[in-house]
Amino acid sequence: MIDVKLLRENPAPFYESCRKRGFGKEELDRFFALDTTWRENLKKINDMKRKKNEITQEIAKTVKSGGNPLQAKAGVKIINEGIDALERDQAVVEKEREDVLSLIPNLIHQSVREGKGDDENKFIRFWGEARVFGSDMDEFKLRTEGKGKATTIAKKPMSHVDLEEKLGLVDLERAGKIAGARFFYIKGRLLKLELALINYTIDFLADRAYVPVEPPYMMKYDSMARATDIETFKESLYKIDGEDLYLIATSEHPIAAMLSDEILMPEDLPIRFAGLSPCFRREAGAHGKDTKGIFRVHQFNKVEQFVFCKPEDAEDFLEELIGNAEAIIQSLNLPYRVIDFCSGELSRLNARKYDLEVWFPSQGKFREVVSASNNTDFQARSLNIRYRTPEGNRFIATLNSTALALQRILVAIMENYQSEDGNEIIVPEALIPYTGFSRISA
RNA sequence: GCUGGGGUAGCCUAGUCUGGUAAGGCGCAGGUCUGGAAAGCCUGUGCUCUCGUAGCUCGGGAGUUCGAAUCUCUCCCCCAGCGCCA
Repeated sequence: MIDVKLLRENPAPFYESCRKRGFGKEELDRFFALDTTWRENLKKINDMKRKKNEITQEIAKTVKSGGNPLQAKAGVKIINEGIDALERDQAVVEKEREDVLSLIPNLIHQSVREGKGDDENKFIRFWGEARVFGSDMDEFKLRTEGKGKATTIAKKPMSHVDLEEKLGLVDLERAGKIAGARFFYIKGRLLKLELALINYTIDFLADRAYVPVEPPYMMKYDSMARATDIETFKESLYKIDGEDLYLIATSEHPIAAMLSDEILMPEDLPIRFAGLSPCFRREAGAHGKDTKGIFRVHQFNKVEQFVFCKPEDAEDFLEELIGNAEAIIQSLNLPYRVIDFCSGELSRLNARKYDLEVWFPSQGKFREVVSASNNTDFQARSLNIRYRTPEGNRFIATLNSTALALQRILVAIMENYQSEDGNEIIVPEALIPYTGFSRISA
């Protein structure tokens, strides 16, 4: 939620921010109209309540001194009727006002480039050495602005779908039989590799003061709505039948909501978490995209970084988060690029967002494996998470970033680490202490 | 799931039976004092706004009443015991 007081005092930046996002100014105009009505009604209601409180006090005195306040009681009843009527109006106005308010996106960070589509995202840097098939070289150069390092390969590696089938590591067909499309069984050493990745990443973050946490996998509507963007929420979540519970789409949400309605001590900040959980997503808008394999699925595991900090430290922590994610991907020796999202591509909560995209040689593309967001105090305001300062309680800032999206990284490893003949997968060196083996073959 | 006990401000606690508009302590901030500090003393310390002799606030919501922390209903959560259980 945005800061209503700030919006009233200084609307220009909000109009500017909405314009850059491609978000209509009508919503802002509508908010101001509703807000004015709402405040006028509030004043009327408060005035009537004050009158009522005064009379009620007098009744108390009259009763104490043995009198009979019949007339005063009748007066209060009339005022109550007036209050009821106004409050009924106000409830309608208030609901509409809040609905509009919830649609207004966060103020974007001033460094964010103005743009519409993903072509306008800002390329930041490339790391590693990619294996690029000849005809994919143009795409590679375009996406790295000529700064990417690559070796040309004569033959594309097998797609992860073919490879995992050949090596018996994933059973998609039977998962389809019992659960439908976009589900999987992961088997054998591929599961061991996943567990190794989890342990490796949790250790990595724990060493950097991130507290490992496994959150609830389900949340109540209210907490979910406060932790996320209500619009995305409807499309992407699974609901438990007959219960007020939704399966989480990322551990970001239960971790963010963990401190809701709390007031933190400044000396406790920053608070860092490394969350581990499965993520459940309906992928409703993704028909036809990545239909095979385990790249885009309804259920996947993820290690997530989450930070609660003072608003003035938020940008530094965004760098810390993307830095951690890069260090992890670098230690796996996967070539990647980092992009800084343009204004039109940010979610409603984001002030700023980086993505980290790994090169997938069989797809001939960079694909997202990490998303690091600075939500400033927007998410914390909806969740009512504050910290104490001598000048009063202030909303904190929240940031989140993927540390490791397990299924996608398994795909990235399968594509970047398969032997030339496609008969085995080499285990990245950093993981061998965790797997206890160095190769996966049929 | 059952029975009982609970949920009051950043924290701790009184008030609930018997309805009259949240008392006190700790912590924190400011003041006083001091060479400086501690202690003591004074003031402030839930939220909102149009800053008032204002409105709201006792886990959430609804109800009864002129008036609800207090009575009624309902939901959520915590603790203890019992039951069930990987």
